[in-house]
Amino acid sequence: MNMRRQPDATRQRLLEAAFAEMHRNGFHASSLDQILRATEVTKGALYHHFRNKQALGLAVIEEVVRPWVETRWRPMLEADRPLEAAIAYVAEHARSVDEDMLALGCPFANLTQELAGSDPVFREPLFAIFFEWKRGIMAGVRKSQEIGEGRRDVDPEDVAIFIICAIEGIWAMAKASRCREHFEASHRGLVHYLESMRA
Amino acid sequence: MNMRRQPDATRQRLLEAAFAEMHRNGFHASSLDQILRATEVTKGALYHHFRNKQALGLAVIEEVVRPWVETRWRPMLEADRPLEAAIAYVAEHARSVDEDMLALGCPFANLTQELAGSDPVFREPLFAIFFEWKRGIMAGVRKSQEIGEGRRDVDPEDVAIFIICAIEGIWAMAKASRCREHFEASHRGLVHYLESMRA
DNA sequence: CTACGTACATACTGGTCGGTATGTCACTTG
DNA sequence: CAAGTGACATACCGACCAGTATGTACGTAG
Repeated sequence: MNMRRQPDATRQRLLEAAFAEMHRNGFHASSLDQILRATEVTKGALYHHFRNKQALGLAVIEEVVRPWVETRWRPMLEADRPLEAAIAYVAEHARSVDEDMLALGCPFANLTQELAGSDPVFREPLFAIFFEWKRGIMAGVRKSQEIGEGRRDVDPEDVAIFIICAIEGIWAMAKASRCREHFEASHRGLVHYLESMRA
Repeated sequence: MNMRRQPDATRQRLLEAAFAEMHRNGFHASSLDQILRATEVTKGALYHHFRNKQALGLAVIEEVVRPWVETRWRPMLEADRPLEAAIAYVAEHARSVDEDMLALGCPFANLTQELAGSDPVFREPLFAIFFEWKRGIMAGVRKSQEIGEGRRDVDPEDVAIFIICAIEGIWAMAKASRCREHFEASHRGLVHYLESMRA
């Protein structure tokens, strides 16, 4: 019955289970007891690795959500033609998201919605994720403008912010409609917008 | 100390206080006791008017959130030139929202995010609000196409869904950045998109 | 004037949750 | 090999919360 002592592995298991719980139920509705049941870790172990529930939540945001978001936009930034890459990615994305994900929504959007509005402690790291994302897209927009792919009469920051809002809004509305056709329709709308960014 | 017996007024006060609480904290984090404290109504009265917390939440959605959403898009549908009206409205909207609202976010988006994903009982009325809204915008798009104001090579449904997603995403991201400049930038992005819909 | 249903008011319950106090055992270090 | 510390394990606590049981007073129909 006694797990070998593997502090890093234990911590990682807690992080992943907490992420799954928070993705499904949000932060406040996530129960530490449920996370402990899922991981077969005890409360003593949890409170050894994390000061309290908030610290666990922050660690999930920093160490799980942040990389998760970054892996989504990083490839586009590194593409030769960022705009075309983005258009292709969005078109593909509508189809590649599975039913579970469609029901659960974007982890970043969920946590932002729940926590960023009221709790400054959570807002800071969530804003950091947003800010990095924005910076990434802005760099992509500028690059596409420089290579003559994208039109030059738009402000890269406005475009970047709007794209992020659109993506997060698409995720959010998918929860209400829970309907693939709506999800794909909203992606077509975004593709349409991106195409209007061509030079 | 004894309030006159005004069942309709009592019910209405509960609805409004519950809406405020749910707007601030979400549904699950809203405490009935807190709502009772705010309204100076007792628990017996609350449970006289509403079967349980869920019924109160549903009533708030049906009787407060739904009209709130509808009053936002209805005027544009009835305008002579819906597209121009929408552009003007969005441009104005970025400035007219006050700090509190910016921090709290859109009530409809908040509740959708929290409840629609997991609870079918809540998803249905929330989806209904989304669906009516979509229908309204679609009618506006069609009208603008018919009068030669809007371009005809776009699917009204795709456009309507995308606009809603963009608006809800703008609200959601405002929580993370809590910064007027970002909020206005995202509105500029939406205006830009709407302008690309001109014939 | 009475009877009864609506509209409340008060006190309480069972359950869950985050957090803590305390104990134990493995493993390193001197 | 003894002492100390990191890594857990168990039992428990107080707070809070949705919901209920029970009681009461107003208002109106008959």
